[in-house]
Amino acid sequence: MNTCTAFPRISCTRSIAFEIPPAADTWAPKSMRLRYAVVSVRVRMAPSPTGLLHIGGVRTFLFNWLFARGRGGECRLRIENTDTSREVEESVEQIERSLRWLGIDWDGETTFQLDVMERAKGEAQRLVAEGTAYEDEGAIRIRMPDEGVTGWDDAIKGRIEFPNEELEDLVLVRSDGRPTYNFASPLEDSLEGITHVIRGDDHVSNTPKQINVLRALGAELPVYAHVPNVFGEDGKKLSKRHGAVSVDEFRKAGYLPEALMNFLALLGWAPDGETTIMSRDELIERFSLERVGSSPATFDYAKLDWMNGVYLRALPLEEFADRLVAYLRERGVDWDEQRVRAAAAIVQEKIGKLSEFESFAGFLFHDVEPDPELLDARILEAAAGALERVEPWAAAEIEVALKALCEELGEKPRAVYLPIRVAVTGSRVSPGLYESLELLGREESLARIRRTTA
RNA sequence: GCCCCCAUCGACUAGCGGCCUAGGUCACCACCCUUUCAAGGUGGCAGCACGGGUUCGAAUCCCGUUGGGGGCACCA
Repeated sequence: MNTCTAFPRISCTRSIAFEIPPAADTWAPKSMRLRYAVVSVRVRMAPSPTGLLHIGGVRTFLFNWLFARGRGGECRLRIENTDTSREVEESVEQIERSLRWLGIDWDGETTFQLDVMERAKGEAQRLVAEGTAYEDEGAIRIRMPDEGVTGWDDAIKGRIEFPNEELEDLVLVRSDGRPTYNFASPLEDSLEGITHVIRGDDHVSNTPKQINVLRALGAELPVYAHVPNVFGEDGKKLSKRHGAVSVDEFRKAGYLPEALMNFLALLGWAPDGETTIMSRDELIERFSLERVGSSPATFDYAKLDWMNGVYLRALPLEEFADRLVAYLRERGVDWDEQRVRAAAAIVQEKIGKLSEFESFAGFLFHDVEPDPELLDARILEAAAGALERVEPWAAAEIEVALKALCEELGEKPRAVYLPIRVAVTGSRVSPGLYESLELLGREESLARIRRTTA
């Protein structure tokens, strides 16, 4: 246990990691440039354990993580809980699972705001003894300055100042003895030696309060960086109405974690005006707070879909198949694995999300119900005849046979292929016809075609 | 109501006083390729919220207006 230099009066479990070479972090508001000499970096992700992890919050965590990882710093996970119910426990597991799935990790054990409860009470008592805080109907309040301004140089938004007359004497400890968020949170930041508090925009108005708490405590101030909100398409807060909002939902919807991470990173941040597809390592390497924009961003599901498709197509076939198998298993689909792997090859170019596999290749795993309107008995009978003679039963040979059939019938390929496709796959949209037929097998293919003409 | 923040194509953004008749990506439209749908290729549509300044020169700096968001708890 050594004494934290950043917090002389309170000893903390570990000092800031000085072994890491000093790095200079520049912050540049529109009008001026300041330079922070940062010895090392320690950030924290601080979700509330309220159900599923919201994508807006995840984006904030991602910025924390990218920032820390990009400069050899530490990234901690702290749960801002005020109770320890069963729900909280489950919620924490959920949060950790979501973060891991996305590829965001953290250093050390997950901590809890509640851990600091006793410490907070003691500190509050000390402030009362010092006269900077006082008791009020059983609660402890801190005296806020009522003249001048409290301000800071936000690493994203630039200089922000609040008139002190707006600040009320904040409750530090409730009459039931529990510390409030605006006391526990900065206290814990301080105890942990957090150097950069990177959090949502909605905390801007808490910052002057917390700065004053920290000052009263005699603690050093962290650098604050407030990242703008993420909205839904209607400019309102992102909610279920807009589609998937929790990490879990994106996972279920068949998005790849690396695609989601790439997309999220680009919401409010851009390395330049050109680059869009970036690997995890590249994101880490290029991320900087100074390039985080200060205006809110809208979550564009269409762009995410596009990006996910880019990642899906870029996967080596075998890995694509692995992901598909894992995804289907998770979803409780018990289709034959070997067949899924075989089908993977013919759908990779076609789907934008793993979830689309089921509708795209489902015909290989279960019977279909073709729309009679789209069938054509004359063509299907002829097709059955032609396919019967194909030898061997492989895509290339099937192609030759079907092209010959078009000649024979004097029809355009699209006129001939549509009914066959519908009869066999049950849909007008499917993987390539020749490959689909090959995979389905001669017997089943012919059976499906004949059934429609019977 | 008070305080704080924000403002470039429909969306994400580049732009830090001249390189901008504003660039990239998604979406959209057209064409090409093609067995469908995609993917891919080519081209196109589309934007500096408004009004005042400052300056030889403003998307870029300043002020105001309007619009949007956040906050004003013994919630986090």
